[in-house]
Order: sequence, then C-alpha cells, then structure tokens
Amino acid sequence: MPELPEVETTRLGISPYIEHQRVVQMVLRQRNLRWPISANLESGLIGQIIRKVSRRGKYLLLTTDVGTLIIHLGMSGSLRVLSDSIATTPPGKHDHVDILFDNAQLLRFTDPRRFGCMLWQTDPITEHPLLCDLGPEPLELSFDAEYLHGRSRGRSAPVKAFIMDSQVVVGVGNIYANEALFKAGIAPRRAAGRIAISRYATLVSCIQEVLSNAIAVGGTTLRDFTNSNGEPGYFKQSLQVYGRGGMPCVQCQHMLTEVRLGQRTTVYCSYCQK
DNA sequence: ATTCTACCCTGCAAGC
DNA sequence: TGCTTGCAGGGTAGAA
Repeated sequence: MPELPEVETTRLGISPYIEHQRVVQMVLRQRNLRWPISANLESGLIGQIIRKVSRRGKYLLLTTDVGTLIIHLGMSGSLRVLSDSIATTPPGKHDHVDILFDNAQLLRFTDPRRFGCMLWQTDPITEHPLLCDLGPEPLELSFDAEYLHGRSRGRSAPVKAFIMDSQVVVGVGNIYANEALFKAGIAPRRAAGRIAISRYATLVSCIQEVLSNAIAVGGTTLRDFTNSNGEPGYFKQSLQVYGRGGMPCVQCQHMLTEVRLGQRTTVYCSYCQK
C-alpha cells in the first residue's frame, strides 16, 4: 500500500485533522515495530501541538516545538483519522498506536507486518541517520537527467535496483520502478552505468509522470479518507506491467516477462524495453 | 565503495 | 478441509 503516492495521500488526508491540534493522550498497544518505540515518546509528545505534517520520501514527519515524530508505514502500515473516541472505536488486532487530539480526533496507526516504525526525534531532523543520506525527492527540480546520469557512472547494478535505492532518489518502490522502466523503454536489468544521459532524461520524466498520476488518483480517496478502508483499486487499472507477467504487452502484444531481481518481482516487455 | 543476501513479521493464496 | 510453501507495495545490517 504505501508507495510514495500513498504516503502523500495519507499526509494530505490526515493533516487537516491533526495540524495545529494538541496531543492529549496516547495508547501504545504494541511497541515492537521495525524498531521499538522509545520509552520517551509519550512524555515527549503528549501536550505538544502538531505544527506541520510533512513528508520526506516515504517518511511522514509530524513536527512539534520540541521534537518530531517520524512515521514510516513499511509495507503494510496505514494511518486513519477517526472522529470517535478511543472508547467507542475498539482497536483491531493490529492497531498498535492511538494518538488522541484535543479536537477529539483520533489518529490510529495500523500495521499487521510491523515493518513500519514510529520514532521520536528531538535533534534536528536532518541529522537523523534514516533521513540524512536520502537522495532528492523525485518530483523536485534537483532530480534530473544530469543528476541521475552522474550518480550512475561506474555502477554495474541493474537500473531497477539503482532507481529503487533511496540514496539515489526517494520514493520509487517496486511497482513504480516497473512501470516507469516500461514507460521509458528501458530493460530493468541494464547496468545503470551504461545508460546514456538522453535515456535518463526519458526515465526521469517517466518516473515523475507515473508518480504524479498516482498521487492525482490517490487524491480522489481523500473525500472519504476517514472512512476509507485503504482500498487501492484506482491506479490498479492504469498499471501496464506490474502484476501482469505472462499477459500480453499493451504496446506490442508479446508476452510480458516476469523475473526476480534483488528479491523483488520484476515484470517487463523484452521487445519494448532494451 | 558497491552489490548481494538474509532478515524483520503477519496474512493470504496457491498447491498438495 | 488442512497443512505447507511462497510471496507481498519497505528498508537495514552485514557479508562478499
């Protein structure tokens, strides 16, 4: 669920309800996420006002005057705002954290696989080890062909692994890596260091196009965000290769190839992608 | 320095 | 029906 567009959709969905609101109560039912939730989270966060909800890559940042709550949704995490109180909305099995605000809104963190994390950081956020080495945002101007081409020189890793490396660029997950490479006509196994700058220009546009289209579509769920079940559905129909291994290519009708590349399912068209 | 592998955890679908 | 196996949108640590 949480690729960059989903995280951005989550940010847009929760911020109207929790920005400028004060945290009055927290319930932590499961502290063992990707990393344990630190013991000082409650004492640090309760009583603080959320000044801003922002995003860096796939990390959500809830900024207060004294520290920042860093949230990552991992592979199965989600955040929902409930208008009911904790008492009237009984937690499910994987509802690990509740944050209650003084406007009576409840932010609930759910994560069946517990690959997500929730970290309390009082030092400047740019110094956090998880954030300090991140590459540029894919939708910002610093992410361009010159940059990608420069970073890729001398690298023999497959271009798909290269663009999924968060130190190179953030937010490109498995689905969008597959889709962007298809759109750009680049074979996922091609060595990153052996791709010309003109092809990187195409790839940059394709990554941006795929991500912004998905954000735009994700935005339609915002209307019912508080009631949302988190069903994806909408951009599923616009996927051209992901989940379509063995099916015909939408461009040339040849059968799409499915392989494992770096432990992740990779689908591509061997005729359209070189 | 870069690249590859194993692993964190649970749920689900497919195959036997 | 029930069990086993493999796979899932994330990322890190440590080995090669």
